[in-house]
Amino acid sequence: MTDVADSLGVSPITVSRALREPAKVSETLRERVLARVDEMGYVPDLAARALASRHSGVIGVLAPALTSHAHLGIMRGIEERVRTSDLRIQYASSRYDPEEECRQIRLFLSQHPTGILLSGLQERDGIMELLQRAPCPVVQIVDLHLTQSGMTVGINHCDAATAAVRHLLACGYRRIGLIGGTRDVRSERRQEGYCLAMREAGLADLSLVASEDAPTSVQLGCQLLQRLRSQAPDLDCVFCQNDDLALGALFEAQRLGLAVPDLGICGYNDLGFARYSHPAITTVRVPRFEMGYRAIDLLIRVVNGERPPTAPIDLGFEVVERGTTRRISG
Amino acid sequence: MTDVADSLGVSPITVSRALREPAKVSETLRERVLARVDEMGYVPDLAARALASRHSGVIGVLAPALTSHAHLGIMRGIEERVRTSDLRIQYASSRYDPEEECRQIRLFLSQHPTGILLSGLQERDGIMELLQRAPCPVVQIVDLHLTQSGMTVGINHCDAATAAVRHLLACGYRRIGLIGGTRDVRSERRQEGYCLAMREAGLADLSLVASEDAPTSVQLGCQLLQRLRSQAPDLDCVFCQNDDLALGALFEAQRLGLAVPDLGICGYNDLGFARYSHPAITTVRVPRFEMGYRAIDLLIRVVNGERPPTAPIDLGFEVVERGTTRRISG
DNA sequence: CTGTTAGCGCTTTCAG
DNA sequence: CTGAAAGCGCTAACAG
Repeated sequence: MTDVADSLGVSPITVSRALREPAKVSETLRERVLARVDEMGYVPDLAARALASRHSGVIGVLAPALTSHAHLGIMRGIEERVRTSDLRIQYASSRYDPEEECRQIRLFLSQHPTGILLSGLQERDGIMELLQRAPCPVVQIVDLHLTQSGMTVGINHCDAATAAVRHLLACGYRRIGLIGGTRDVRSERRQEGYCLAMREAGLADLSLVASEDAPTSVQLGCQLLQRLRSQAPDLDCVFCQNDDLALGALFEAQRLGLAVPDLGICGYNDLGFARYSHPAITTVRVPRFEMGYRAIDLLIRVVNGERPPTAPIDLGFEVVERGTTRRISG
Repeated sequence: MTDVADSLGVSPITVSRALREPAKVSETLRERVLARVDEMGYVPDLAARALASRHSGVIGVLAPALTSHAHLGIMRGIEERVRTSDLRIQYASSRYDPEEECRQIRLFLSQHPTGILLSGLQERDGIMELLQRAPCPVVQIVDLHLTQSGMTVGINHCDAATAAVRHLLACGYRRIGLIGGTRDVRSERRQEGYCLAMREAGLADLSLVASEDAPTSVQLGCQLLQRLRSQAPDLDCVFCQNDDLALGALFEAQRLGLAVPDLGICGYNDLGFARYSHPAITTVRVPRFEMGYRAIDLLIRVVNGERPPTAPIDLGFEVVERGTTRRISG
């Protein structure tokens, strides 16, 4: 930078300003500076900038798993919103481990992040204080329930699951099973919602639940449908914690010669393929893209001085009725 | 850091060393330092560290799309390898735009990256010189063909496609169509491979190709099978640029009442679900996880002073025969 | 609109 | 094994 400044006979700060705050430098000078910058192939040093300005331009995003389908939708929203800003994202994964979560947040904090986005936090003790003292805005993508603090975006997964199961009950299913993969805050809440609706109907039964500590996948859906049928041979419907499980259950049902929707299948998330399978999968639409988009948007607004909202942002859900469940009869 | 040092009556450099190079500090002193660091809640400033040491601990990863299924597998490998190192990853997407690619590489370069990983580079002019002068190792995940430079990991997509289509021909299919989404270097090469095999068999026909500038998806697979059948009513097999397209084609075929594998369907990548659909999808296994893992591994080794390999690393592929294609008759 | 001064928090280099 | 001096490249704050 000094080289550029010297070669132009101006001071470094002018070059710095021409690059970052064009409005504060006269037009002619600015053009000369920018031209020379190009010519000399000068590349600003972001570490130095971060050190001097305590502002790295990096938003840290932490999620239990980066490579899950659930995170993929959120990530699309994040990338879309961040694209038109000059911020960069640094993703990290906690692999469902609260200790690791803590470590990663500390790591973010070491970098003067411009903002932090936490998805599905597990809240090991002490973590909230850490975040309270964070020198940057923090937004969480969460399950919305009573005890919220800070800025949050999300939906109420418990309500969503309850709504879905009530719908299945209205379709006439009675022995409704639940299958799921690795637990996190959100899937726990969905299970709660399922139990609630089943208890409400007087149909709760532990043998109707099967889960495995593994990422959800089509494969797992196949396996868990099998397991559920051996636990509960009179099973007449499966509520799946995710659409890929539902797809697996669908394939397995077809393989076993079970007629769908006599055996009902309901997914969760409304991933892209759910609408296009044969038959199409009944599911709960969750606005994952919007979650990512809104969360980053919120972060950017607050960084730019807007007043943070006081209430959690509820993005809502919708039960989408398709071919893997019977139509409501009455 | 100064606070920690003062409170212990040592110099800051000792604290710095205790943290980074434990071997260079006496054990008792090191322990006292680490204890005090914990106690005072000291968090190192990575920007300052990066500035002073010209080494940020960040590996930049650039891909055409971060949220594609193809990248997901690579990302899993990346995350797995990086997990046990103290490096962090910063992902960026070029959205298939060579200009953007260039911008993002510049952005990485501004950050004293420890390494750069480029997946499916498009090579706008000038980009190779930029990389040649990069002050850090650069690894590319690429389609392997003749003109390679620098460290590369990948497979030969053209060969893979050719092998797959030859297999389909051996199964007795003749009117084999191709469907695909947004083009990038790798999918172009697969198309080449397809054309090669079809020409070789004297069966090439432009009406057998359908693609759309959109991310591959189940939905797109449905649409493109329809389009292909209107372009070529006597179609007897589809080679799909990706497994999600294949899944879409499978669903669409079922919807239309077409018998599979009388209509053959072949995917690409061997995504997780391909083996578990009904029928299971014939596809080409591509070691995406290994690509990410090996690429980062290579980067880490070179950073640690190992000699870079001179030849590209070919991870190979495998045609996996399953239920959506007929068995080879002769 | 432009420049001067000072220093961000850490590490490198060179001495002890 | 520990320390002192110097500076990484940039920007904030203030002055002109």
